[in-house]
Amino acid sequence: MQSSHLREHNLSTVLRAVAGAGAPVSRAALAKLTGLTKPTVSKLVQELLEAGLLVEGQQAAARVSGRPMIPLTVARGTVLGVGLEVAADHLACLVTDLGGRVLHEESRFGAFAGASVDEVASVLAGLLDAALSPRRDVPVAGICVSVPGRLSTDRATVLSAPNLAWQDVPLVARLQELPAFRGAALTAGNDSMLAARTEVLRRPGASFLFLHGETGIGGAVVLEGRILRGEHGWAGELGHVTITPGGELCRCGRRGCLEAYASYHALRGRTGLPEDVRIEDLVAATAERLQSREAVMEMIGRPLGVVLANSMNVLDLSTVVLSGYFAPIAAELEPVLREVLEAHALTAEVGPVGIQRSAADAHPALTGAAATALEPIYASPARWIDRH
Amino acid sequence: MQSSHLREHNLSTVLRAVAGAGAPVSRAALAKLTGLTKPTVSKLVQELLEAGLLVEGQQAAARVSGRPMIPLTVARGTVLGVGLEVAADHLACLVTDLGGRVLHEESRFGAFAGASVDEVASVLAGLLDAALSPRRDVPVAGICVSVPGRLSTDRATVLSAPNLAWQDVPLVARLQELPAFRGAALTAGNDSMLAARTEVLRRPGASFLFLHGETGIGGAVVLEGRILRGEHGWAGELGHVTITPGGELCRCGRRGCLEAYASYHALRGRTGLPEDVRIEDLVAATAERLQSREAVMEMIGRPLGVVLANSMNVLDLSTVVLSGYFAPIAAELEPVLREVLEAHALTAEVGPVGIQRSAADAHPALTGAAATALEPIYASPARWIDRH
DNA sequence: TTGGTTAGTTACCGTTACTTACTATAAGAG
DNA sequence: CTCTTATAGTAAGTAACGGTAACTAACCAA
Repeated sequence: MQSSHLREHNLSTVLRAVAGAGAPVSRAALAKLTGLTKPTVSKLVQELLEAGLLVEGQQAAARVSGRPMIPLTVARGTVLGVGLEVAADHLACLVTDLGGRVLHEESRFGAFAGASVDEVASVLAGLLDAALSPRRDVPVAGICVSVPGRLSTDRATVLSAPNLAWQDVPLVARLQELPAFRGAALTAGNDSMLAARTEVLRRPGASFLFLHGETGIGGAVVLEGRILRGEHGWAGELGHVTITPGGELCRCGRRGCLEAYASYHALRGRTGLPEDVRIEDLVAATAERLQSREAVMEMIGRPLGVVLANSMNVLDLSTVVLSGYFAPIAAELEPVLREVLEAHALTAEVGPVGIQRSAADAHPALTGAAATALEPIYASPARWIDRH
Repeated sequence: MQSSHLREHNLSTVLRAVAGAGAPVSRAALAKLTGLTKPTVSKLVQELLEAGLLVEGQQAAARVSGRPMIPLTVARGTVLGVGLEVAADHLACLVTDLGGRVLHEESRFGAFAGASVDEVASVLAGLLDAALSPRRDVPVAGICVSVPGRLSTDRATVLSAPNLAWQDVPLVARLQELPAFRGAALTAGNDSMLAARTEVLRRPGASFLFLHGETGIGGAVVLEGRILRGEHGWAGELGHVTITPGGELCRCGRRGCLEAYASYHALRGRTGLPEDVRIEDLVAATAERLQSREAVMEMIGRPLGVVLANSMNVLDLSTVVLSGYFAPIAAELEPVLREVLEAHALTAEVGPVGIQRSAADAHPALTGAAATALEPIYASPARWIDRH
């Protein structure tokens, strides 16, 4: 490792510390947070200020004795991160600045299940143009597209996205052909993993199992604030964990997957309700069929609990976060989940299992996508500075 | 990060590169391996030579034209790593040098299931004394004790070790009271995780799921050569993944654990054979009962395969390594495992699932323990040098 | 002997962060 | 109003680190 890497590392540390602090911080506070010395922090901050990644605020009155601090914040509107989202019922675009503040958000609703890549790509290009045209002079760090399906290892091709009826679709290549995307750093990402990233923004450094309901069932494994990718980038695919070998046929072609039992998709299939029924109504309808809400929670919660407990045992985690359509029914689901987890999770031996609801966010995957687009700046600020 | 950390990091990189090379290497080769420049490598090597962590060999004849290299190897016999092993039927001690070469190995066989900590501790102290007394002048990097059970997060207390009938045993504290252990850097470790570490020595940087049979069933999760610890250090506990909710009672008190179906312990319980029967004989006896060897493999392989497939899906791994008593029957088990894995593992979509047998090692946990004891030197050579 | 090739060293340089000491600006005590 | 104390931030000099360029060392082949 070279000395220049040291600088890169420390710039990154300082930038992340400012972003993660929540409130404006002083150079002195950063020194304490990062373990670096005051003069070093001053120099690093200077560099980040000149690059426009940080800004100094007005010197506020000191609450305690001593010289008042010069508050530092992540820059507003000097760099943009763009998140795009592809879902069966909508496409969306979100533009944020480095601090995650929303500058622009637009959704286009419609039936995109079965739509061709080109249709989707052209709508996304339109959304992107509308978002960026009033901001032509502001550099874009990157663009990340959330996709409800499994991606190739290079994150360029959608291998399968059952909700969209997509298979082996070269999404990134198609987008890059369009003028709107020309020259941009473009990646795609799995919606569950991107939603997990949004959750990480709310719980920096935490470890948890993330369960995300979005028609099917997805998830993510978060270890100390880092989302596990795995060999192909498919880690956390909880929906295709086997519940019953040789059991019900799943959309993926396998048998006995969790998704075939405990997903919105599976419930809807049994009730025959329309495709866009709200999860609350779906649960209510199922409850009517089973003659009690508890029975619904049992039906969903038992298999879900076993999968969660088993995954938690393998990973040695003690917290699970429920997101997507599991969030609204999290409170009702909790008793069943807790019973199963207490019975099967090793972590129950040393303390209560954490069953938490995802921090509210209308479009977690979209937010996560924008954050992912900005990640290169946080990871290596010096490289970004050199190129601008 | 401070500049001294840079030196520490690079020293560590060079030391690991020499150790991992397998054969003696030149400074020039190290420069290529590590990405550092020749002068830098020379300086770092100089430091490691002076500390006695590396040694220069005889300048061998060059096989190609040019100046012959000065071969560098990890030092023999200047630093020691001690591994201890506690098992139901034996206690053992292994002393290696920094390169992992065995300098001393001794086992004491006996029935230690149900033995008190003090009994075990005093035998271990005897083994340790016998191992180290002829080497009083050589510094010991550390001592690591392998335990067949679950440890507390600080790795000092054995929370439960069913084979030993231990529960909440403060092993490390007890050992440290004995003069033999005075002043040594002492830790304990789970046997499966330590066995996995031995496997990592053979497959540097690999990712795999490690399944370890040792009376019960243990395991480990290895991600790019690093063993996942998890929140409490219990990651990879495959034996207590639930196969059948409400199923057979497991030794751990839960119901339906994999261990209750597919372990040596479970098989032995059904056949009524003595406690120390060889796995081969146990399988043969069970085969007689079921009237075919295939039936035995089905019985063990089905639940095992489902757990492996599910774990691999959550972690997105594509290789599983069979160790312990699963190693001798790996070839026979493979067809069943492969069938289940092909049916349920996502990774099967992009390539064959790797089912491998652990690289042969009589006492993998013991070897791993000694390697773990040496780890601090590899991780921060400068700190070691400063203190010696 | 000479040129080619690879290994390793030397001397010097630029970068990085640290140390020490300083200035700046406030609150509170007397 | 002044002095003390506390906190924020800066300036100048230093030490440590790795890189660069050019060198020497040791071998082979012709």
